[in-house]
Amino acid sequence: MHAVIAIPVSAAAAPPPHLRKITMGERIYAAASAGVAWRVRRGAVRLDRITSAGRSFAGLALQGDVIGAETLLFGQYSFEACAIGDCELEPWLTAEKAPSGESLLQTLAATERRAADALALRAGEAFERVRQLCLLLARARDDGRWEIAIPGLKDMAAITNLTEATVSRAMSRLRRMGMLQRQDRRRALVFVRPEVACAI
Amino acid sequence: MHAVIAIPVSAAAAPPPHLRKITMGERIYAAASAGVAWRVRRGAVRLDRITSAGRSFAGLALQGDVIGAETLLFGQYSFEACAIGDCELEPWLTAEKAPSGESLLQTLAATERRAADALALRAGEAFERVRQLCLLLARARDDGRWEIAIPGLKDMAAITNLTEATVSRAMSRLRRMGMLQRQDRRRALVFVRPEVACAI
DNA sequence: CGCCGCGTTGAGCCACGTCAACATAGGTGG
DNA sequence: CCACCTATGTTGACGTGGCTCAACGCGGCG
Repeated sequence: MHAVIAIPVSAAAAPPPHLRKITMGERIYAAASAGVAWRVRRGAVRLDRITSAGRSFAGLALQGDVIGAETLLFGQYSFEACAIGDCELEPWLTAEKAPSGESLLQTLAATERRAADALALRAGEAFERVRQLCLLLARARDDGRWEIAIPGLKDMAAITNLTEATVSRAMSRLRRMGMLQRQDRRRALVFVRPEVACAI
Repeated sequence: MHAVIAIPVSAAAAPPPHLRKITMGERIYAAASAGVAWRVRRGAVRLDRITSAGRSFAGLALQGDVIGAETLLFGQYSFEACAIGDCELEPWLTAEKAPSGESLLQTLAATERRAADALALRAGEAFERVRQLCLLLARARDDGRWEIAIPGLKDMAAITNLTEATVSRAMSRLRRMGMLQRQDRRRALVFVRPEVACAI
């Protein structure tokens, strides 16, 4: 697992690997660890978000896709990557980390995080999905409270992969529990009580 | 709904808008139409993939996220975008479409497509989800048949948000139906009969 | 050999989908 | 202003698809 021989830091950081072959089931990199970005030449990779609650599926990468691009920005991986099939990986954009692409890199990282959020909204119990969606849509106001503009039930149902009836029931329960306080009916602003909402 | 006054095409196409305010429920752009990329300054946006079977949720964009970046590459939007809340949009990367960012743009577009694929794997009936996952993992071989390296049930269950038992039942059914032919047991190569698989 | 991880299959049950009835708001036309 | 219509949200009753739990077969490994 660990390096057998002690290598000077400069030497260890210098030689970027040029091709990696991974066997099915093997972990490619761990979340929050350092490394380079990779392009998947062959195989399939599963990305997972690691939280205190455990790991949850956060993305899929197939042939041609790039994984770990966020490391070029943050210096560490946001997700964990595991090979779902035998893989060949090649380093991606190691040297020519063009400063003109900074904005694009940020956008790429944000897109992947948002995709992971959306995936998470389709796992777990119905009530929890709707609750998480509300928290995702909430914004802090000037007075310190949070508010959300509730979308239509159709949209919430499509996002969470539930039915409108189930979403409506979950919203009613959130209101009964005091997490949501209706401000005005229909496409209205609704308050989120932080002390309740923050107990994620 | 329609333009009240007829505007010359050159005039209509010339001035890139500098800020767009969208009201909840309004469509921002249609799939396969032309336009610019946008950054969401405020609000929430729902992305949908438009297929012959209808529209299906394909992504979420919140404050700070970029939508429609693929139009810089392909000249048209891949998804449809609708405002889930009142939005403010500003054009993104219209002028300085740096050629050095070409690779990054392609990666960004691919990432969004893959995220939409992953989301689709968590909607619909269990059997169909597993079937679509198999098709996604399948690769064409030299002899014209398709093959897939089946991941573990744990992985397939995590991706589709089903249980191992349900995935196993779906895989058995695929085998009984002749779509999959087991090549060798356990982490094995399995053949996909194209004539069956292509009847998506 | 015993053990463990993985896949498979059955039985029962429950969370959610389905269907329906109704309430309310908004829009439109008179 | 009201009458009417439609879209949307709410809630109840009921059925079911998939989860839970469990047993079992199989292969790999110490």
